[in-house]
Amino acid sequence: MSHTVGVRQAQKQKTRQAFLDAALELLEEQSLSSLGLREVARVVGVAPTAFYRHFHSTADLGVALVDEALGSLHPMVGPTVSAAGGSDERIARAVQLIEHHVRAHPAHIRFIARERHGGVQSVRTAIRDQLALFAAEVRTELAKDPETADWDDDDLLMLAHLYVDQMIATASLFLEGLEAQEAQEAQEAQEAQEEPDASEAERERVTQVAVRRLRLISLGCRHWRD
Amino acid sequence: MSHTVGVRQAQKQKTRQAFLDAALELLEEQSLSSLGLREVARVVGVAPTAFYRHFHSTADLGVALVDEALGSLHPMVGPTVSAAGGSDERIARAVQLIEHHVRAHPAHIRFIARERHGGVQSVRTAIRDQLALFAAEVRTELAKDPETADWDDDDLLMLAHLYVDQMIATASLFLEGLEAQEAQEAQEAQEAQEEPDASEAERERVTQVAVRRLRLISLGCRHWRD
DNA sequence: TGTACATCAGTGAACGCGCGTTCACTGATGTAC
DNA sequence: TGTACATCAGTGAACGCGCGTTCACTGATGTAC
Repeated sequence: MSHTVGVRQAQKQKTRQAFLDAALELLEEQSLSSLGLREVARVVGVAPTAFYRHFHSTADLGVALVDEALGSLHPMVGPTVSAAGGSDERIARAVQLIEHHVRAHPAHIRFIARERHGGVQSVRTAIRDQLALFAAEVRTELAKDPETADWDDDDLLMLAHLYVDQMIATASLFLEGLEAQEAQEAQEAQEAQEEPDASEAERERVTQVAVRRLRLISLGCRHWRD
Repeated sequence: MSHTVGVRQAQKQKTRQAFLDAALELLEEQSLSSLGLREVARVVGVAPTAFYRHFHSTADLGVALVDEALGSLHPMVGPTVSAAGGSDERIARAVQLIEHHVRAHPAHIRFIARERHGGVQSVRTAIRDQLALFAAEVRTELAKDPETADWDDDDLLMLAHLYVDQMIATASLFLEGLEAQEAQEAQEAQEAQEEPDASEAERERVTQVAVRRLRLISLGCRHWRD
């Protein structure tokens, strides 16, 4: 048999993943356009030249990160848009799913939000194309929804893009809350636990804002054809 | 008299402005976190060390750019939100004002969109604070509007932030169109004028999308209190 | 108005440092027979 | 199974370069009398 081919390839994949992870870590406090291959290799713990065995450049690595970050989001589209139940429950569920995803993959969300308008052309293009794919999927879901089933294709796509934008904006708000929470916890040493639920309150505030934004949009949909 | 004090100060202001302009130019194809003070000084045409007479660091320069870019936008808030006429005319007028501003200050718009979620903490904070000020102004305008006059303060602020986000998203779309147009014009040498109105059609498409988004939100507002 | 001194925006040399990229290499893994 | 050769992920030295920052400086502008 020939499936023993794997040992070398598996190790290579592992190193490649280590580069992606290290880059994502470093990108928490800088942009892709200032990320150096030497610093990434340093975090991974390999020689700088090993980088070239996996990527042409940091821009190339950035495109790979786009696939990783947005690929994991595709399974979420269906459940989020077409969740069962009345509108308010659907909205609450969608916001909850977004919050959960941000907690699970904060660095991915930060990367997409940052590089969507960032300084590296090829990465901006990759993100734009992936988000257009998302919007197309959302449109397909909306076409099944009784509320919007009879809309123009143009109008459906407009609404789908609006939802995608809202998803990113909401995720970004949750991320800010998460960062504020971490910053607060970093000061736990000198201070007694001053306000243990401050970040919980912030989390709730973001949830409420996101829910009301979606409710407003949903209301607009209901009267679009009036 | 003592208003002759100006010659030295005026020259200093001029150089400072040259630094801001040069930075904005360089930031068209990179992020602030990779901007070097030496390259900015090179574009200005002064010694690298002159930089320190005006800014502590490139992050400091970035905060100054935030003030310049968003300061020029404040006068637009009133006319945009409270334009006279029915809802559809108001929306058309607002989108037109945004497009005009993007054409007049493309680099400012790009800078704000890019650094809003960019890699430099102090600049992100400066932008967030300025946008919160905008939202507060928009809320004040909305409170005067018969459509939304009886809303909760929380709901008004939520709507105001939604409008500010839409303003930036729309400006960003117009900017992409502008860049595509420039990229096309850069190829004019070898090609005959293939499609002279392609970018005009794109401009129209962006306008239509922005108008419909705002119309949907406006519809939602009208039925918010149902 | 003229002179003598103070201020300070911009200079230019010098520094140590980390960068991206090249190249010939090593040695474990894979393949052919 | 054993041997001889090929592949190729990761190495480490070397390179030239631009970076941020320091420092003592210059000379036009500002001020005091």
